[in-house]
Amino acid sequence: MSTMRDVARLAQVSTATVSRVINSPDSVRGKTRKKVLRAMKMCNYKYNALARGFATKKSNTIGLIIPNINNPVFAESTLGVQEYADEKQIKVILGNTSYKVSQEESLIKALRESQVDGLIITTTNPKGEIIKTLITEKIPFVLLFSTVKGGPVSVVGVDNYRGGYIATEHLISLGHNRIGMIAGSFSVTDRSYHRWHGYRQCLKDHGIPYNKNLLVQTGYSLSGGRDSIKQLLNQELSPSAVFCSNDYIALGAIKGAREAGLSLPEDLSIVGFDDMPTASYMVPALTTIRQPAYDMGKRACELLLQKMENPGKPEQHMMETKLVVRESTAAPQEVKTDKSENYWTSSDPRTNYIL
Amino acid sequence: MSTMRDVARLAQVSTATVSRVINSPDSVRGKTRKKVLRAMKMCNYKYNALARGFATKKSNTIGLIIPNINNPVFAESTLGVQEYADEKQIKVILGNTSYKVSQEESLIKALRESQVDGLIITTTNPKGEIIKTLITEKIPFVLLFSTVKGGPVSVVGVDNYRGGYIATEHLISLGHNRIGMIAGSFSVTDRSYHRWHGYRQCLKDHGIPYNKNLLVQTGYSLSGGRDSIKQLLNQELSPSAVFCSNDYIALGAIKGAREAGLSLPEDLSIVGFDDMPTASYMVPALTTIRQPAYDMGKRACELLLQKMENPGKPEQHMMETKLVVRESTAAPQEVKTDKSENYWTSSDPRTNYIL
DNA sequence: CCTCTTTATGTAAACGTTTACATTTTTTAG
DNA sequence: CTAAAAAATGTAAACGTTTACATAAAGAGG
Repeated sequence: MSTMRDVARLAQVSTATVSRVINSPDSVRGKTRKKVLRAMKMCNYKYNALARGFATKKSNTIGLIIPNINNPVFAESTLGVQEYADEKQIKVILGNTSYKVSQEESLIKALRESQVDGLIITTTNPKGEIIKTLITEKIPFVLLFSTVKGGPVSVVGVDNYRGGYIATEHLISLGHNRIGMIAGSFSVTDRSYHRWHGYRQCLKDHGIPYNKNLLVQTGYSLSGGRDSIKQLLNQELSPSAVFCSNDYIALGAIKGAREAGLSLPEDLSIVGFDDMPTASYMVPALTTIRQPAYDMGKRACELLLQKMENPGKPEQHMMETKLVVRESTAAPQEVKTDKSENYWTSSDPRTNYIL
Repeated sequence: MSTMRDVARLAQVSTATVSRVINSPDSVRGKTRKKVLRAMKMCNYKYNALARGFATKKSNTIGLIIPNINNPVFAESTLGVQEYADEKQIKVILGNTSYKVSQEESLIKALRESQVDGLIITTTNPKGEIIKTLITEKIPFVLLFSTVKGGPVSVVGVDNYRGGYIATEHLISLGHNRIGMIAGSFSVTDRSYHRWHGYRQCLKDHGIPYNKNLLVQTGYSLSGGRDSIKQLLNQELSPSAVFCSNDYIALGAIKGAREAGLSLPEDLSIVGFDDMPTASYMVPALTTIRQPAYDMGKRACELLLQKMENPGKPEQHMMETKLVVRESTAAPQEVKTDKSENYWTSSDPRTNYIL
């Protein structure tokens, strides 16, 4: 491999000039520029960005940390940051934590050693030491899908509380009053915790008593949703509607419900959260709370790059969340408006399925 | 930020010794090692992997190029390479081509400039110049999901021809004889081209005449599948079964078919290709040709690292493909063969659902 | 206690750029 | 045509490691 020195020698100029034709071509006379360009061709010169990074202390690389690339919503946000980064000639190193804090930690360490210029983190550990360290050491970073609203960190997120609230409200407006929730484990991430808060508050605001048996926490996986719905359905008073704290879980839940013999949305309404790309392709098409994952990724990247140039104040970008009604929700079969009637004594033949 | 020199000064040793306690601790006496370690703590030393990469000409980074991270099968394979790389302390830079050759080209260029130690490419351009260049310039790389079977390149793939064949054979064995195919555009990738070949040969081997109107090529997207199925269904003699060249397209096709008023699998059988993680969660659960995407990613990474150490001969790893029968395929309603019996007169209670 | 071997440490160049500063060349204008 | 200003180019140090080689220290055997 030839270096700048080789090119310089061949073109009979200094390495500085070669560097200049690469980085600021206008600052060198047309004649010499051509000479250099020709020499570069001749010795098949390949630019070494790593050496540049070393010299300038900028790697033009950022790290992107997500819990699980298999969750379509993270794939979508990843695409957002990627495409923006690409536009700006920034490379992105991807890391998967599998929702493990230790993994998140070691990834951040490795990425910092690699001298990434910044970090975009969909964290599993929002209050953790890790983040604090990043702050005190002044590493540019932004938290994606973050729940933190104030504070000294840059963030792009969504109001999860509100999302949970409007999801629940939708269900209530349809006439449901036994509304369950399948949440990703609160100990793993606090996104679903906030969504649960919204859910709970909405119930309260509508005079529906909260029943803790109607909440189940599970892993952020397809099978998590599938197992959990069965657990919910096995209760004596099973829910007529369930809010799942993400679409991926909802997909599992729908599968589980069908396996239990229910047909949706007649026997059970499901609302998800995310609006992943396939949500409208599901059967039934999923009613969900949309968060603009692609744009969020893009925004996060934009914010980060800007922050890298010019640290400035931390910025919080809270994106709009909105209810997308599709086919997975409907009015419950028997609306129990007045308290006199007992839901479970209903003679609906479908109750057979609930076992 | 403190450097090795700072540490060395503080510990009153040479930088070489500091380097040694990091890279081969056993080669330095316990006493000095401790001294150095203490000094590292004291000045909060952070290792600079970029400088190391510069000095050693190894970045400990590989590039992973895929067409579209949103396709779950690529996400899954990405996870495979990631986790293996992680184990070996290798960072992976991810690039999306959106199935554009030009993008693939520029990504490869950028990654090479960044001095990645190797490349894993799910290419959109299998015979292209790009690959040839990589060979002549001796860049370690492996092609993932590649169709090339022989030749001078390392590869992990699957026999796409055979996959297409067994998918079609399944449909034929069910009694179908008007079998369509929705293929990803042949000009974009040749994976679906090979699958189509298998499909076509299978038809031929079973005495079913090939009808070119039953093939539609489309984009590798959900909407591609959805639009294409409608096109197929609008024909005078529409197919009773369709082979989709991947699950992502199949998901779109199922949606389209439902929108056209069909119920699956009674009115139309669909078989996909990939077995993406959500395939068994779809409704109907997708019958498909499984390729072990995670393992393929892992294998590709393993192969690459090994190749990086020791170039050696190119290796071809062809993984097993297998038919996974689920719910999206069934016998056609009226069997077109001359056999006297008509399927749809069967008293199978399931037909109740077909409305 | 001395020599020989082994083990631990130090020295200094190298990796391929960038860049502040110095120097040369070109341009401008009188 | 010349001096001053402006533009182009050159010089050389710096970035933070690694590593071949040289040197010094420690251990072994007599």
